[in-house]
Amino acid sequence: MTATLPAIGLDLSHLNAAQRAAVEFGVGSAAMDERRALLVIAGAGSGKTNMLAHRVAHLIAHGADPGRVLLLTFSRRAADEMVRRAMRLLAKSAGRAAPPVLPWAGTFHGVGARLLRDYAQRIGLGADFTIHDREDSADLMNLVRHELGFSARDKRFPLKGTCLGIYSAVVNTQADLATVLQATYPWCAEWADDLRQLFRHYVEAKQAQQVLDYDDLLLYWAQMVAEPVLAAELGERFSHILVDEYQDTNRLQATILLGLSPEGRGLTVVGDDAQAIYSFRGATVRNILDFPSHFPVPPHQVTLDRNYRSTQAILTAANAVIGQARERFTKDLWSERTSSQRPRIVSVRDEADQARYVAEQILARREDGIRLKSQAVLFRAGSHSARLEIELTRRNIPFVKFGGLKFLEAAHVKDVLAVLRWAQNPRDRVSGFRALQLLAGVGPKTAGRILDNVASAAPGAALLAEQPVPEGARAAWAEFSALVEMVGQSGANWPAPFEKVGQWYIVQLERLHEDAAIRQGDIVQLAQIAATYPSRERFLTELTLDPPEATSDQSGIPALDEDYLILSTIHSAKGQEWTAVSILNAVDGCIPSDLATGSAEEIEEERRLLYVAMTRARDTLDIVTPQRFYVTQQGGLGDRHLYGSRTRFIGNAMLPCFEQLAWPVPPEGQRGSPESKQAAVDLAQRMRDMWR
DNA sequence: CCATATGTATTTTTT
DNA sequence: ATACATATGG
Repeated sequence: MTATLPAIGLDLSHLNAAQRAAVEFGVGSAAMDERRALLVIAGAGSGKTNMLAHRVAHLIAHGADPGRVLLLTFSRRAADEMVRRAMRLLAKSAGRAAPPVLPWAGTFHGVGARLLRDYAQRIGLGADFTIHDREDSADLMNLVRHELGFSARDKRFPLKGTCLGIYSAVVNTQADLATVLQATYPWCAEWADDLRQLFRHYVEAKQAQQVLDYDDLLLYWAQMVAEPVLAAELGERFSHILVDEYQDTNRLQATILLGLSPEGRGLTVVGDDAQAIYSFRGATVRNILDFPSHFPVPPHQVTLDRNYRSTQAILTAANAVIGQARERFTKDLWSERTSSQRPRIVSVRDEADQARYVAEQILARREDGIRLKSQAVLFRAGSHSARLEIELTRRNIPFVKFGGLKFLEAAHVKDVLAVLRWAQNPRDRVSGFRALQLLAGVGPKTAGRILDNVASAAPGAALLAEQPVPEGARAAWAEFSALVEMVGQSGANWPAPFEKVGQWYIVQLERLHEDAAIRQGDIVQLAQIAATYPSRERFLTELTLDPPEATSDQSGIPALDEDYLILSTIHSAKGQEWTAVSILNAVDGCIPSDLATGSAEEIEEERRLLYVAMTRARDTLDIVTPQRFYVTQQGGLGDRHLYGSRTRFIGNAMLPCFEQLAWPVPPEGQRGSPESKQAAVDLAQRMRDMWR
């Protein structure tokens, strides 16, 4: 018996049965369904985003309060896209002229930051806390590491980044330090006691300075839902919780969800275990696999395995790759989109040829009417595209690069942000330490002394101007302290304070860096970004949680109406699709990365990474395998070439799924042998032997 | 105490 | 190529 939908209902007729089941589950149905969770296993390209957007819109159309819908996605961009689609659906359906927005849509970290600001007073946090990005956190860890004297051990103590990595892994996986050390950092196991001490002091330092790191945003949130009173309050706040990309959440995030909705009421999670690629960040595919076992009443489960994105030829190849996975729970994808064109494996001589081949193909496809924006080049690590970027620039092909982002990591950008952060939160030692040393004549010692004085002074006491600085720095200090006071006080007239800091910094730039002119361009760009935020606090918070995700050859991202090619790490390509996709360096050592071949689990994740890359393609997929590639400065004297072979994830048995070719096509005289591919392999072998 | 030079180890993916 | 630690000169 089918219930008639009310007049406000959405048009769901173009969804398939499984999508529709997921959209409608628990809405106006049996009472039990309203109480249990929904788990959607959604294969790549199965219309997952569309389904989620429909579900959000459907819930609202049936009376859910948009202010009580919590939508958790993997990136800010994904959240915006989802909200945009849901709102458009609502607007199209009858009855609502101006659909409301969804205030609680964003990443776990972003939502956590907002909740913590709301509850700051009640959980012993200052409302003005600053948020440290990974590098700031590592710097603070380093400060503590030095204070404790660990840097001067006779045997080398782990570096700051490693220490933070261990700390973060413990927090996010909710495992013992010993377990984490054994599993992920075996070479640091001997330092277990020192590390524990270091982490204790690190936590104390953060609290004294009113600073939170990324992990704290989740950790404090998780602690809040562990308190019955707060948990009830928070749980009440949201009637529906929808989580995207659940396969890439970690245990801490699962804990938060269970705390918010212990029985699974109103909870929807969507994911695909075949696309789990973030275990290095503490994510565990067990979250999605074990999801059903967490609830008294098992969740309803829906599987979406019809792919609307790719041709069957591409899916067949991708299924073959993921079919070799050791452990796997979703079914093969299928599509009705047929094509005679198989994905290609292209053998090229080296990275230079790889760049030339890809550039040539891109231009050829554009001649066929495929816009640059519908084409993407994907790679394992940010640096793998360097050669291609040069080639693209040479040929005047505009591009935007996602992932491996550099903008916020540039020293000069960090300098400016440090000044702003320190002005907002004078107790923030990492920012202050950096900002103070920008002054000529101020080094670590002077900076440290000033920070000590500030920390021990009563809050609000304006005493910066009187701080002791060396004689030579007097005049500069007067100017700088006035600037900081001004920025610290003026909350209202943003972005004027930024302008002041920028002007001040550009003067320092001349002294600090040779290439001041280039760096100045970035500061101007940062000013433009700053102007788009309503306040200093929002600017600083949101910039660390949601940094600009793309860089391009020109400074600034091309205007939206321009056509440009997409370059992206595979990780950053998650959830996206293009008509034509090229995958670079599909050779052992790059995919899988040499650095990730330690354990079987790591290898499996690299396999899924290739699967994710392949399933981004709609019509055309080129997998490029350079026979040799260049490694800079490895192991001593100069650079050298390494000889790669096709990635282990595409075994000989799978080759029928692909069309193989070599590029450039050998001259006429040397062609014609049916064994030409074989010849290329033999040649590579000979080259290898040269170095034996 | 600050700035600069030298030597050594490291090199993925990201909220 | 870059970051980090240590050594030396001003």
